[in-house]
Amino acid sequence: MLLYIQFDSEVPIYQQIKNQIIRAIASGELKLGEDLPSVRQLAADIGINFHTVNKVYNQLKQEGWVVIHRKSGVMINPDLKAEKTKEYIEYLDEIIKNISAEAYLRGVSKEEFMNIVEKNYDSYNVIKGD
Amino acid sequence: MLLYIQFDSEVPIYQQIKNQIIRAIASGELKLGEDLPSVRQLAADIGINFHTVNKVYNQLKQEGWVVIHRKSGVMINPDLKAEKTKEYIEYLDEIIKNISAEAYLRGVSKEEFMNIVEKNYDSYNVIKGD
Amino acid sequence: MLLYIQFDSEVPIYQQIKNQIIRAIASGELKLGEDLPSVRQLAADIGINFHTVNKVYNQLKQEGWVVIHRKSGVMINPDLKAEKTKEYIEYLDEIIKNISAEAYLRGVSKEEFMNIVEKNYDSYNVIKGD
Amino acid sequence: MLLYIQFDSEVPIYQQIKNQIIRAIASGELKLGEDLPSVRQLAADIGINFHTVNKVYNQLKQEGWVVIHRKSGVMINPDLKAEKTKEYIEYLDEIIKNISAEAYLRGVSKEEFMNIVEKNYDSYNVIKGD
DNA sequence: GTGGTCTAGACCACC
DNA sequence: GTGGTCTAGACCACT
Repeated sequence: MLLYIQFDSEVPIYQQIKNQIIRAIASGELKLGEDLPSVRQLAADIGINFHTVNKVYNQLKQEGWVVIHRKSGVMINPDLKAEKTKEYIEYLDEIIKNISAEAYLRGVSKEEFMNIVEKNYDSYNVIKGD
Repeated sequence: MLLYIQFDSEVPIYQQIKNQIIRAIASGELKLGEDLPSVRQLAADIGINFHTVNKVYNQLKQEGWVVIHRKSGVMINPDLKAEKTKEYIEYLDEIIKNISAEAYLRGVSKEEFMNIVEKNYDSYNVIKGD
Repeated sequence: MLLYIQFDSEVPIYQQIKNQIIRAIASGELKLGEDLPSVRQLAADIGINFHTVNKVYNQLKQEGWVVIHRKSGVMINPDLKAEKTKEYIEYLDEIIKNISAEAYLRGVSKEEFMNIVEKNYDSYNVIKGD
Repeated sequence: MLLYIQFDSEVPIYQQIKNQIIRAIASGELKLGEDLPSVRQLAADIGINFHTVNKVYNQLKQEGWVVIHRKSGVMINPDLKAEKTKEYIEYLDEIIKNISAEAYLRGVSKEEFMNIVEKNYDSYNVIKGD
C-alpha cells in the first residue's frame, strides 16, 4: 500500500494517513485481517517520526478499524463492522451542511455536486471478490 | 442571526462561526449586502473575546464573503461571486472521498448517503421569494 | 471637479480625497489660486461627514498645497512650490522599492513597468496653457 | 536576513516586515524554499510580540509568498509564482498615479523620477549566479 | 461608535 | 521544538 503525504498541507500528517488507510479499507485495497507495516517500517517509508505513526495506529485501534497484537503487529480488524451510530449520522449531516453550502455558493450545480458524491461512493461500493 | 457554538468541540470557535455564516448566506438567511454585528457586539453575544470574531471577519473578507467598511462595519459582500476554481473542485473531491469512505464502511447505504447530501444541498438551492 | 470615492476601499476616505486633489493639481484640472468647494459643500456632494473634509483641508494646508482664508474659504496655494526635500526623496525611494519588488515578482517586465510609470508621469508633465 | 523596523513609523510594524521580506525575495537575498525564522525567534530578534510576526507569516501565506509546515516552520514558497492579475495591474496603475503626481509637483524631473524607478527595479532584475 | 494594531500570557496540537 | 487558538486589555485611526 502506498501513501501519498502532502507535507505542506493544512491537514495534519497523522490525519492524512488515517484518511488513506480508511479509504484503502473501503476500496478493498486493504483486506480485512491484512497486516499493516510496523510502526517503524511505515515511519521510515514515509520519512516521518515514528511517534506520528504510533498515534495513527492507536487512534485507528480506538475507533475499531484495526487490532493490535503485541507480537504480530497491527492488522485490519478482521471483524470490522464500524457502527452507524446516531452521533456519527449527526456528524455526517453537519459536515455535509458545511460542504454543500460552500459548493452551492461557488456555483457547483446540484447535478455536478451529486455526481461527485456518487462517483466517490461508488468507487467503494463494488462487489469485491476476495 | 443566531449562532450556536460548541465550546467543547475540536473545531475551533472561529471556524464554527465561519461555517455558520457561510451556511446562512447559502440559505438566504443572510442577504447580500446585509450588515453583520460589530466584532465587539457579536463577541459579547456569544460570550467570547472580540479578537476571535475579528479573526473570523478578516478571513471572510480575504475569501471574499464580506466587505469591511471603515466606519459602518462588516456586511455580506453585495457583489458576492465565489468562484468554482479548479483548486476548489479538487479540494471538494478529496474531502468527499474521505467522507464517503467512512460512511460506506459504517454501513450508510448509497441511498441513505445520497439522501443526506441531496437534502442539505436542496436546503440552499431553493427559489426564495422575498 | 469630480471626486470618485470608493467607500469599501482599504484606503481611508480622507486619503482618497487628498490623492485626487493632488492629482488634479498636477494634471492642471485645478489651477493655482482656484477655489475649492466649502467643507460642507464638498461633504454634501460626496455624502460624507464634514469632519472628514475638514481633516483633508487641514492636512493639505499643513503640507502647503492649499491656503485657507477665514472668509474666502479654501483655494489652491497660488504660490505653490512643494519642496523636493531630502526626506521626500527618501520616502519616494522607499516606496518605489516596495512597489517594484512586488511588480518584479509578479512578472511585470521592466519595459511594462517603466511604461506604466512614464505614462502616468507624462499625464501631468504637459505644457499647460492657462 | 536583517530587518530594519521603524517603531515610530505610520506604517504598521507587520507591514514593514512584510515589505522587507517581499523585497528580500525579489533581490534574491531570500531564496525560494529557504527557511524563515520561527515566529518566536523573529519576534525576539526584533523585540516585538510574537503575535505580530504570526500575523505577518499568515498574511504572507494567504498571499502565496510562503508555506507553513506544521513542524518545520515557515519557508519561502518553493513554487512561488505570484500572478500578474488584472486587479494587480489596476492597483499598480492607481498607486503610480498618486506617487507620480506628487513627485511631479515637488519638482522631481521626469529623468530623475524614471532613474529612481529604474534603479530600484534593476536591483531585483539581475542575473544572479549562486 | 467602528475596526486595526500591538502587547502579554495561557494552553493546545503536531512532530 | 514548531505554529494555532483564545483571552485580556491597551491605544489608535477613521467617520
